[in-house]
Amino acid sequence: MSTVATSKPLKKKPSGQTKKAPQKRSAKAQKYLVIVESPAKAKTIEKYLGGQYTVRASMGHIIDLPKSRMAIDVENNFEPTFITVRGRAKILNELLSTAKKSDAVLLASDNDREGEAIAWHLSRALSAKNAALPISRVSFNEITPKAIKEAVAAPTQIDKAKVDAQIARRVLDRLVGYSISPILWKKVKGGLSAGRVQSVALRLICEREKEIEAFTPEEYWELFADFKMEKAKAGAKAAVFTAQLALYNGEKAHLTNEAAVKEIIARIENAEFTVRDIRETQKALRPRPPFTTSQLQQTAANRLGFTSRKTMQIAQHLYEGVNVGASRIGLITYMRTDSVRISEQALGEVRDWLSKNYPDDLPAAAVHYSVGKTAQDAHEAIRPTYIRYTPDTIKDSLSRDEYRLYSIIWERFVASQMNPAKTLTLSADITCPGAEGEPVFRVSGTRYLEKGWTKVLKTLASKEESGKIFPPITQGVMLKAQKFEPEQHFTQGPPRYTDASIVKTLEENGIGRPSTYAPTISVLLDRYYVTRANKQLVPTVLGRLISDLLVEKFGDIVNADFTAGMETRLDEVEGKGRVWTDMIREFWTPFKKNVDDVTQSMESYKGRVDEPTDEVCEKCGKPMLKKLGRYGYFLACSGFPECRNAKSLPLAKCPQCGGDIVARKTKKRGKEFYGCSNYPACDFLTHFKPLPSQNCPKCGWFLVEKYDKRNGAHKLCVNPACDYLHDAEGAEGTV
DNA sequence: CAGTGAGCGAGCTTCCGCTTGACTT
Repeated sequence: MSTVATSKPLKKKPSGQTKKAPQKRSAKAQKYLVIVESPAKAKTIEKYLGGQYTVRASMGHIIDLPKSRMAIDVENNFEPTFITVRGRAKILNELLSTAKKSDAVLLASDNDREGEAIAWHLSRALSAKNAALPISRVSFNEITPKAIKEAVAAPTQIDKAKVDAQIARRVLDRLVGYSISPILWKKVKGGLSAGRVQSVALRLICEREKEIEAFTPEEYWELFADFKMEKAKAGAKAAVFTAQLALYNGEKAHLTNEAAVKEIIARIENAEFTVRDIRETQKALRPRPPFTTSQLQQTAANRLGFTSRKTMQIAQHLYEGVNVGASRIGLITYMRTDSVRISEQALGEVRDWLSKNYPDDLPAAAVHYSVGKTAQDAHEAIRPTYIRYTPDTIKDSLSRDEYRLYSIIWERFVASQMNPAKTLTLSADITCPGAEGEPVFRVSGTRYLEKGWTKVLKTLASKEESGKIFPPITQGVMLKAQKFEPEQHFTQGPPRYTDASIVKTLEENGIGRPSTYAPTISVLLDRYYVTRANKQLVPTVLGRLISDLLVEKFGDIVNADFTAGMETRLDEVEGKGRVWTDMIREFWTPFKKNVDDVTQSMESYKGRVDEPTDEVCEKCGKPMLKKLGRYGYFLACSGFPECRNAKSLPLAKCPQCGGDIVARKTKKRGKEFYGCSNYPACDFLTHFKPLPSQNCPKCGWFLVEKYDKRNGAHKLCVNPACDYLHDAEGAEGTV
């Protein structure tokens, strides 16, 4: 494998001119090298442009700041040192040698800030080798033959102001990250990190945890009543339905204890009820816009239980191409985008498809969704590339997860171009005229008048949308309460963040980009700042320490407003002639002083994240500490370094030999499992995570936590031969 | 789907944002 995009032998050589030397300009067609970012894109564009054009991919940034040092000369007007990124020299050299064989180069990296910088770096590298080579910039926001041909016909120059804005962004992030992280190494622990994006994400998660801890649940009750119509119409079945107490004493019912509920029941137990008024409301439900990256990750997390990382991996696969029958087809457009824009060509195709399949639900004109104000809009929304590949027609070519992800992308896009749905909601008040406090019960039902866009939903169809049925009652009908059903509840604290909600919050605050949402979550997990439990992001002791510390010392940076301020200044650099180094200096001067002050004055937190345990060292009798090492948490003797005893955290007792059950990772995929510490003498093993000190009342083996979509998190006996909580009962044993 | 298995600590790390493969057991 030596070339970037020509490794497939299938590709046909365009006939004629490719081998000829570029000497004779006049008669011969010019040969162009077009450079884009993604290899999949390169393939498509080469197909659209034909033989004069060779299209290659840069695979993102190939020139950047070195990883190993700051590389910004703060004394010398913040001069950055750019190098060829480690491992990317091969790509650059191939681009250089292809350029040599071309008459001109068209830089077609993405039409956004980062893309402009990629073009600029490439242009400098290419000119350094061949100053005479004509280089220009082309940009397009959608990969359609028309858009590509138009772009290539109208080349422009690199926008240096835009490049400056990117350099400012890059330098700022480097200064922040590489100044604060070393403070953490010095004062807390090696290998830690801080940054403009990750530290805000961590702060959000930690502050939410504090809210949860500060929350005191309050008791409240709901009262339901089963009503029966006293006189059903002749022949009709007497309908029984349930309504909920809505008003009491003329106000929204607010019952805080059982006594209050019983009091009401006593007053109305044998009373006559009547249907007072029935209200009708019609609502139009608009379809949602097609997916952006953030929306895709949120929906895939909520509907399919995917992590952001998993969503992106699968989406990448769908984008790069899947074997459908004999050919390889890129099934979706590019998956990293902040825009809901759709190419006219795709709108035409989907409207054509709808006119054949759902002619009644096709609006008179295509629907255009408004693109977010902060969106850089370099790519279209995420949509299927070919509407005719409905999820069902290609199901056999996809894995289960690919099929499900493709389904939600296809459904969301097609629905977005259909008519609104219309619903009718009926709501009735049921009163008890004589009773003290005049309790009012309410029942409602919703049904579709027109199903509109909901017709194409299968994977995305929601239960609520199927509607609740309104009972066959009319105004003035007399009712009898058959049964009262009070329900006790407690108010819930705010929920922990999940992949879906943290990505949503980051995006709403303009923090991070489509390409970084998933990696940001991963970095918090990698640093052991956060763990994932039942899809929730839970901060660790270490994470909370770091967050508190950063908020205290660098509160003006670990803050959503910091990024917002940065963006306005970058806009000034890009559009109002502001000099990027001035912007950076304004930030750096006070920041650097603070960094020095904190480095000077801050106390050390070393060892403070080691948690005491009840375990006793079997070698020297001292207590053991829970420490964080390179491979995660472990137990170490508090007598270190005199006593060097260390072992894995015991999670349970081995039911086979009485040894410790410890977490292990598979060599191949790093997947966690739980085995006996006496391996290989004892080969006990399970995939389910042991619950802390909980044993099965039936067989004495330990209990584990299992997560599945239907039941959520629930406990289970680890013994496969034991039936404790293995059936339906288990679903109720919420962990 | 099947089958899964080490050593760790005071070790030199880290940022954000573009983009895809991957030294070998």
